[in-house]
Amino acid sequence: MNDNSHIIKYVNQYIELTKEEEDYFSSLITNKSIKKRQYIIQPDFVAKNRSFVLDGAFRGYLMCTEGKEHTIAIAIENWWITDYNSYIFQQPATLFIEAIENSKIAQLSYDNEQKLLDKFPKFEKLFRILSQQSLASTQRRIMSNLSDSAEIRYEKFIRDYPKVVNRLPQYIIASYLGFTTEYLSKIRKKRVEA
Amino acid sequence: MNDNSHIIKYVNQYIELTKEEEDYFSSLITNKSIKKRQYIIQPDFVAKNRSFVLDGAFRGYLMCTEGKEHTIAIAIENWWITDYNSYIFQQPATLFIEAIENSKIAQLSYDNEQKLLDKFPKFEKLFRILSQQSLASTQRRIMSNLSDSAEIRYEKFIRDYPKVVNRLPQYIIASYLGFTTEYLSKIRKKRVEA
DNA sequence: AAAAGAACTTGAACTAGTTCAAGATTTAGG
DNA sequence: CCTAAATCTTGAACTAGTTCAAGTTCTTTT
Repeated sequence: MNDNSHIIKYVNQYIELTKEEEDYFSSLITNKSIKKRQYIIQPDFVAKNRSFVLDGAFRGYLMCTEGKEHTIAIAIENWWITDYNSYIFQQPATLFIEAIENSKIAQLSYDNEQKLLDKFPKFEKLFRILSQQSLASTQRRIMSNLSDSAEIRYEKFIRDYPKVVNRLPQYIIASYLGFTTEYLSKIRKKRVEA
Repeated sequence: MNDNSHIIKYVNQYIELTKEEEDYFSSLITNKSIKKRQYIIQPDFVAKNRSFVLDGAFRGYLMCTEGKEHTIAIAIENWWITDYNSYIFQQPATLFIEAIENSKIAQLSYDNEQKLLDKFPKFEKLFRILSQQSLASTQRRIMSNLSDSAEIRYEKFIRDYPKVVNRLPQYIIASYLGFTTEYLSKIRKKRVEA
């Protein structure tokens, strides 16, 4: 049965909801189970949803012309994930968004989000805060990419996301940090030796 | 006299304001003239304001330990600029934000923003939309940084910001794109020859 | 219009990180 | 428990982009 108490509790950290608001929000949410390696968003299709991870892990990646994968976003429990360029402007996606583990998500569709915002403008605040926080962390990521060496970016990643490091295969971490899996292998070897 | 019609018109593109809302918003905005090379935000001080560029150009940059500058953000007319990590969480800044030209800005302080949002929650929507759009473009920037060569990043920059290219000194463009001014010089030479 | 300061260019030597290829290890599924 | 698939490792050759240093050009100020 779909009891949305987990995501409702999460939302209540940002805005206090009345019972009516909770119920309406709940009615707009769709719960899904996603198997490992399954995609929830693919290039050329419009990202219809933003997804809140209840359990499991996802990544968003770009497949470049030479066939290399570049991980743009990762998400574990209590993170949202989507192709924002696609979702916000309702244009075709460029990212693949793939489950890295068997996962459970709560999805909010673009149309339902509009309904929600129209009916209860209080939710504007939720999405304002969420996107401001994402913006701040994305800006920190750009800073690190521009000014830190591969080794330091990896150190910071371990420090900032200790829970994520051991759950993700290393080729995903490497492609998130902007270098190759071979190079990360060398960095790790060096760390162990030191 | 401070006539805020320009920024008010800008805001009205996103949310329709009543006269009362316009006046209140207007009362919370401070207009300033900033000379070229003057700073509006410096590391270790909390970013008290977000600034809307009425006229001129700014950049936000990081000074790394080896003394190199990394441009994180640029802004011309009708763009907002601040150190978001500092502003949103009201913690010490890490960026310098510097006027690249003699400029005019309209500033909204963090405290005034809270007042504004409390009194007229309609403004939640404005800041939600603005930060979502910034988030989308920041995500595009990360994609390009991870998957494109220096040359292609420069081509895309020219294509996406044609008005900016000729206004900024090339060392700023290079540091925004993540390479050296010497290398950009070589890229430009190659383009002219081709 | 001279002088000083910013910004840009050029080339040669260098290095952080890539590429490729082959083997070793771990994980998942039936 | 066995097999196939996925992931990780290692080393040698390579390259995109850096560094440094010196000279040139453009801008600003007086």
